[in-house]
Amino acid sequence: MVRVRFAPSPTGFLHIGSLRTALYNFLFARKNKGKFILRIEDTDIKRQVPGALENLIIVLKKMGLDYDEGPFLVKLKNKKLVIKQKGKYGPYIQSQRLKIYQKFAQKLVKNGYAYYCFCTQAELEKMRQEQIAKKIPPMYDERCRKLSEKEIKRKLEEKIPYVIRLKVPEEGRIKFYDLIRGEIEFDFKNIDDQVLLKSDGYPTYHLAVVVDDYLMKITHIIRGEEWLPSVPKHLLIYQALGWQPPKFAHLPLILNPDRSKLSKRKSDVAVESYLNLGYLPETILNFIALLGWNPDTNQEIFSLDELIKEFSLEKIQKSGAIFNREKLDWMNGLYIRNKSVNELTKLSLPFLINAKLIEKINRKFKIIQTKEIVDFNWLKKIVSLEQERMKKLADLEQLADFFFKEKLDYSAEILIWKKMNFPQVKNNLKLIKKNLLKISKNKFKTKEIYKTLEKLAKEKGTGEIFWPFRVALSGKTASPPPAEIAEILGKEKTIKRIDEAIKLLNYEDSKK
RNA sequence: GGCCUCAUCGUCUAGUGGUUAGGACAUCGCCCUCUCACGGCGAAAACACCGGUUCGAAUCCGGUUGAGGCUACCA
Repeated sequence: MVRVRFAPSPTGFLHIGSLRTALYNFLFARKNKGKFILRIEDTDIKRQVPGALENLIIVLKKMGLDYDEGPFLVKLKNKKLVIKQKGKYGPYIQSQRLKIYQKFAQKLVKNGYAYYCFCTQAELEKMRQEQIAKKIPPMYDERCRKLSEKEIKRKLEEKIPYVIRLKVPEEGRIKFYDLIRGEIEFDFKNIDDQVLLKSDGYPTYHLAVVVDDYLMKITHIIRGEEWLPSVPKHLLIYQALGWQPPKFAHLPLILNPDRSKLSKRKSDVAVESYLNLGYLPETILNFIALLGWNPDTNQEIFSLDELIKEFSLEKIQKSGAIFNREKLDWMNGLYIRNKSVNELTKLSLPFLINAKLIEKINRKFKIIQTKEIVDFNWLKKIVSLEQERMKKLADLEQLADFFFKEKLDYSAEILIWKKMNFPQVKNNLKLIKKNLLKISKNKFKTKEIYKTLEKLAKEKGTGEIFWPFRVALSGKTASPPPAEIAEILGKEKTIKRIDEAIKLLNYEDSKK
């Protein structure tokens, strides 16, 4: 039975790279009808961030990566969120497992695979500086490894703070097989006597990960390539404890545009911020799945179910992949276009509200600037019009703000079509107005409007009519077709905006 | 510096000894068109380098170069 885990540290927001690791673990588990486990590696007290764990769980849920074991959130009657845990191998939060790690650390010491180290941080730092100055690789010089039983006993009795270090063999080599990279070999002489248990009683990653993966019966460790160099240490611990190690698969890194490891400094790495911009969860999953994996076909669009069906570790790439925002935008646009207008409108609502364009009032919506009350269907028309133009949900604000504005703010210049002049444009706007006025209010629909103006356009020229009309309605040089905007705006507001455009032209003319 | 990993268009990738080196994003051009977008058609664009092995190498081997990761009482 396949059992895999996603084991993040809750040090802030869920990182795009972590999300991909989670995804691959999830896919591998589901593909093989195994279990997917969430384990929290919070063994560094200094990096604790309040609320980070809750946030992590929420984002994972939004992304649809369900796990079979691990911590989850429960909403109490008083609406407070509490963390509970499911699964029989728990607790799944490492800070709640301290005694377990301490027990195994002591066992390693007792059996001669690890030792007490009483060096202070200052001593270690000094040693490191000297080594760097001498241009020798900075490594622990193992001075405490040579301590006599008596000395150790004395220091322990004196309550001198200590750490427990792994006793790495002086010589020899260690070989292991990685499912993605094949055989990898390390020389013990390059491996440091790693600290396993810190002086505060917390384990380091290296101890905790081995103990938990064993105790939680993990069969495959799928994690980032940055862990590759620490595999020998882990193997040594497995050996010392007499445990069978799981299989390893080290994923290629996701990279900044400059090819360094994807980082907060150089890129937007928080999954949440992509969600907040209106990238759809299915886009994000699809996109990062393809960052380092592909199924040998030209298919690029995958539902989560399709990903599960197609996924295999063998098809994972060995080299890192740059996180390419442009392709993400394209893919998100594609997903947006494939949504039903109804669903897309629902998804867009929070963005319109957040942009302070509308607010929700009971089952209807109030346009904040004009104080008009509109319904869902009216918003749906707007979304439908902008759907093919949206790359992400947050784009709607820029794209469609003119529907919600009391007064448009644009320069008269943009009303001008090609080589026309102000009087000509003004004249055409007057003609447009005159013709639109003939349409009755209840017939003021796209088709009718278009038909009416088409006649005018035949006489005056298409661009000469539709361009100024469109700009008058939208205040933009780029927008959807004007007849459709006019229908949504309604006859009254359409005429008003034409009047305002004429006024604007008059004003500009008078300045000259 | 040491150790480890990696190397096909700008980017993501297909390719596992014989291909006009394929696709997608981005770019550019054309069509559609009042604009933008969508859509359609097309163009430009890559096997890092040097040696082997082989009748034949993007593909196998070695080296060089380059890039990245790790080198903490962080994960």
